[in-house]
Amino acid sequence: MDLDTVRTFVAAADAGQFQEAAAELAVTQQAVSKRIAALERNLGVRLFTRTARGAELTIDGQAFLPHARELLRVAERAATSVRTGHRPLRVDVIASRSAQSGLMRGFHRAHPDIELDVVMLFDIETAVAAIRSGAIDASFRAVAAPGRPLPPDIESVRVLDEPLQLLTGPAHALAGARSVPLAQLAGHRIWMPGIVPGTEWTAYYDDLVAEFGLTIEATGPNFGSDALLDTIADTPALATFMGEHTRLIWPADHGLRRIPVTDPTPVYPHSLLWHRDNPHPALATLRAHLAAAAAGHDAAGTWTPGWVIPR
Amino acid sequence: MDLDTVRTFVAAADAGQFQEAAAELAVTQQAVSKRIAALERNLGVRLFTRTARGAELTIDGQAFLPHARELLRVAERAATSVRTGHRPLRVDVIASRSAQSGLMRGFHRAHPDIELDVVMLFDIETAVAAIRSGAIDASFRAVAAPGRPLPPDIESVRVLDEPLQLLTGPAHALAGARSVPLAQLAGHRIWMPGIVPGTEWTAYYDDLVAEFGLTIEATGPNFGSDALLDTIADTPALATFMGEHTRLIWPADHGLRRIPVTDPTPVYPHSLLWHRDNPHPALATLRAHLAAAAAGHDAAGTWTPGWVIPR
DNA sequence: GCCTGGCCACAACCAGCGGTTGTACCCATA
DNA sequence: TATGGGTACAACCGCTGGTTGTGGCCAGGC
Repeated sequence: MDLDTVRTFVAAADAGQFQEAAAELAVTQQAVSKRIAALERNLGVRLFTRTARGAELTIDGQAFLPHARELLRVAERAATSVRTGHRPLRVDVIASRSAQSGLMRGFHRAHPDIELDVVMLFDIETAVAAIRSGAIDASFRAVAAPGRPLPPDIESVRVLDEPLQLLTGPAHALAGARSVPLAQLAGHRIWMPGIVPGTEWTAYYDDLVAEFGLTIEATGPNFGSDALLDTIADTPALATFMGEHTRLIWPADHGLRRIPVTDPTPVYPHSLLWHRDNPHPALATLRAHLAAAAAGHDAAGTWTPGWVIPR
Repeated sequence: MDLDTVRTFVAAADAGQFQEAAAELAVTQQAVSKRIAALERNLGVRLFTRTARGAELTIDGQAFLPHARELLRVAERAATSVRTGHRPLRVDVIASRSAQSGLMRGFHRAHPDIELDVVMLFDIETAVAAIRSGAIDASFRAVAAPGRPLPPDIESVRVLDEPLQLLTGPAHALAGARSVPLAQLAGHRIWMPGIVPGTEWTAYYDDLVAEFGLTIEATGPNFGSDALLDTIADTPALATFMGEHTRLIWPADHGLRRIPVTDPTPVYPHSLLWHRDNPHPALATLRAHLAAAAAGHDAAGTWTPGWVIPR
C-alpha cells in the first residue's frame, strides 16, 4: 500500500468525484482512476460506485475512509517527529519501565496535547553531546559523575529521589524480612549485571560499596531483565537492587520479594538535564510539571553519593 | 513515503543490520540500502549510523521508530477493515452525534479490544439490503415503517427509547418554559429540514403530526446542523425537535434552550437490526451490551407510532 | 427522442523508479 | 597484514505509474 494512493482515495472521497480530486492533487483524472483501481485490486473490494455525476463510496469505502485518514495523520506525525524545527519534545530516559518513564507517562497524562518522543542513549556523555547538538531536548540522568561537572551551558535540576529496594527470590535468607538495614547487607551477594563501566550507574554503586562495605557483583553479560529476574528467583544466595518505582514485567509470579532498605535508604537521584538556550516551549512545561511533582519529598534517613548535586 | 520502505526501516532497526533485514524481506542487501537511503533523503535526516558490524539507529532513528511501528499497525488495521472474514464489526448508525453513536461509544468503552467500523447508510431499505449481503453486521433503525414488516431473516430488538425535546432560541415564546405538553405545540411552527422522504424519520413525524395536530415543516434543503442551529437561535417563531441524547457541537452558546415535552413525551425508538445467521462473535457481545444498557427504562407517559414493534 | 456535457475507463506510449548483479570500500579481528 | 562480514556505488533493466488520446455511459435540456 502506498500513502500517495491512500491520499488519493481520501481526496476522491471528499470531492465525490475523481476529476476534482485529480485537480487538487495536480495529476490527470486517469491517474486517479488507475490509483483507485490499484487500491481496490490490492484490498480486494470495490471502494467507489461510479455514477454519471462522479463516484460515491461503497459501504466498504465508508468503512475504510476513517482508517485512511488515520493513516495519513500517523504518517504526518511520523514525518514531523524527525523534522527539525517544531518537532515533538525529545527526551532521553535511562530505561523503559524506569521511574523516569513513569514521570514521562505522568507528564503525558497531564498534557496529552504535547507530542513526545522518548529515546534511550548510552551514557551521560552521549546525552550531553546530544543535548548540545540539539538532537534531544532533555535527558534524565544522575548527575554528575565525580570530578566531571556539567558544562556551563547545560542546566539540571533534581526531579526525583527514588528509594532502592532489595529484590530477592522466595528462598533468600532475607525473603521474609519486612525491611533490612543497609549495613546488614554487608555479608550478602548483590548481583547487578549489565552495569556498564563508565556510566553514572557505576559511579553510584562504587560509592555505595565503598561506604557500606557491600559486595556488589557486576560480572556477567546482561541478558535482559527477564533473565535477571529468573536467576534472582531461583538463586537463594543472590539478591539485586531495584528502584521502588521500577515496574516489573512479570507474567508468572515467581515469588519475588521487594524489601525496603533502611538506615539509611539508598536513593537514586534522577535529574533532568537540558540546554540553557533550548527554546522548545514544551520544555518549560515539562520542567514546571516535574518541579510540581517533585515538591514535598523528605530526604531524612536517605543516602546519596557525596558528589551528587544538592537539591 | 511508501509503507514498504517503512517496513524495511523497522526490519533493519530490529535486525541491527541491513543484510539480515534483506534476508527477512526476501530482497538483496543493496535494495535495503537504497530504500533506507531514499527514506533518509525524504525525511532529511540520517536514521542509521553505518558501522563495520552493521547499522545502528541514530537519535532521529530512535525517535522515528515507534512512529514507524504505529504506521504499520494502522495500515494493518485499515486493510483488515475491508478484508472479508474476521473483519471489524461494522455497524450502521443514523447520524454521528446521535444517541446511537452514544450507544456505540459506550460499547467501545466497555469493550475497547473489539474493532469497530461505523458507517451511515441512506435508509432502512439500504440497511436491510446491506445486512442481507453481509456488507454490514448491524444497523440502528426505527423499525419498521408502517406496512413494511421486516423480512424473516432480519432480527431486531428495541435498544433505546430516546425522548424528544423542543429546541428553541432565547427569544422563542416557550424559551422560558420548564416543560411543555405535546398538545400545546399545536400552534407553533416546528422546523425539521433535511428529513428525507421515504425514510423512517418521515413516517415517525407523519404520525406525530397526524395524532397531535402539529405543524412540522420539512421544507428547505439541509445545510447541516450548524445552519439549523443558527436559524433556530435567531428566529423566535421557529423551534425544532432534538433527541435528548443528541450532542450539539456548539462552540459559541447562542442561548439555545432544550425544553422537555410531556403528556405524552414523544420518544424515538431505536432498534438494532442484524441478520439471523450472522456469525460475527462481536455481534453477540454488542447485543448483550445493548440489552443490559436498555434494561430498566420506563415507558409510562410516552408516545411512539402505533406501527413500532413493541419491546 | 436526440443531442450535449460531464465524468470515468481503456489503450498506447514512455520516463524513471526500484529491483538485480558485480564490485569497491571500510573496519574489526586474528 | 590478510580475512571476513558488512555497506555503498555503478551499471543494467523490467515494470510500475505517469501522460495523452479516445470511447462509453448516464443525466438533463432543447
